[in-house]
Amino acid sequence: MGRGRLKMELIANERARKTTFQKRRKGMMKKAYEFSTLCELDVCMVIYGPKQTDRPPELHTWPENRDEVDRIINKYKASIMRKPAKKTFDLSDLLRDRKTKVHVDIYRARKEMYEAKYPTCDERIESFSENQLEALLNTLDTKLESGKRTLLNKRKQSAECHQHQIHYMGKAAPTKIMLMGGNPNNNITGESSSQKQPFV
Amino acid sequence: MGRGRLKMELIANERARKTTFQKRRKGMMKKAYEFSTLCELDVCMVIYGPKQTDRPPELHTWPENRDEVDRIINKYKASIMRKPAKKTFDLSDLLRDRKTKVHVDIYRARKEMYEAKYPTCDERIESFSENQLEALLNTLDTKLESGKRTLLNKRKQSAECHQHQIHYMGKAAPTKIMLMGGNPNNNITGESSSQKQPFV
DNA sequence: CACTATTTATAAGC
DNA sequence: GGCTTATAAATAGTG
Repeated sequence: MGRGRLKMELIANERARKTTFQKRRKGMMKKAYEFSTLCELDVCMVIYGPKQTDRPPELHTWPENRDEVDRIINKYKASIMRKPAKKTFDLSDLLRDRKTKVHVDIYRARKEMYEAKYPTCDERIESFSENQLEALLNTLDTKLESGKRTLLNKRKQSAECHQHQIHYMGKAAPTKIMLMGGNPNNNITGESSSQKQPFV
Repeated sequence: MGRGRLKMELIANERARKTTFQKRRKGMMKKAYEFSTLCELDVCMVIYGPKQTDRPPELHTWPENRDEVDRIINKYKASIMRKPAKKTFDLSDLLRDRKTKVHVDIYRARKEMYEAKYPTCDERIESFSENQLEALLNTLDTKLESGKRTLLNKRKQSAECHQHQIHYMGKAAPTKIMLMGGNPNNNITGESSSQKQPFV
């Protein structure tokens, strides 16, 4: 758009690039707003601005409300957990029926999983300091991602081996997390227990 | 755009709405592509199609590659951990200097945190079944989200109380996760140990 | 679904 | 950096 056609490649001139970034970012935001409004959709967008030498690239989101972004991202994560990654290899049509059955099994297992109540974390976590919490959460985040990757790999492997039978347990065994190490008494405000929030 | 101006509200006519959805979705995707290409950006977009009576709304993403989407989402999560939510209340200007100092402290703590090496999970997790893994991951996901909320609340509280001093430990205490309960021998393929992947 | 009439977005220019 | 303008794109309504 505009006075000239633009080659679809990185804009060399840094100044022009930054200008285009600003203009198009505004455009994207507006489009996202209109889109989600007109069609009543859950839409979210995460944009990292051009790389800067000194600072990390600026973060922009739509909606601006990060809680809303988080909500949609969680929904997304739940969705992909539901569907394994697209398989690039072809499964024999002969296996289709069986495959379908497996998907039903997975659905059931999933349902039970969601219905299951998981035990609450030790309340001592309430008294953790900010930095301890942050460290813990980052650890969990990392482990979580790796775990998901492992899970997808397992699925892929089992599919590749044409072993489409899944023995899922009637009830998912409750998982318990224990937090070890770290001094739970290193509290910032010294009053976190006054405004307890359930950790789970 | 188009022959008439469109009121910025949910399009009542369902057929028209679906048409608009298709058209604009295409447009959004193109814009996202152009945007990220021209400015060399990390951009990702998650779109849930119009609510359907029978099925869950269809998921669309940009980029289509879900791994890429996940990468950007992880980057986003890391970013918001770095910045507490915007405070809607005003902090006294008199506190500005102190506030700055606190931010520096937080930055340092963060750095240490990232540099710290966390212990690896028990390898037995490798032998978990798909459903066990999935249950575990969902548990972690839930706890993680709640934990983040707790963390943000703590920050907000400490800011509200104008208690801007943070005693962060020289070294973040390493966090260890123990998995309890569940039978780790319920393995699908019975050969997961042959293709080990580090869980962390 | 293809086709415009129009509205928008935006590349350059200032 | 922001304002203007010419032009390319997107798309609402139509057949």
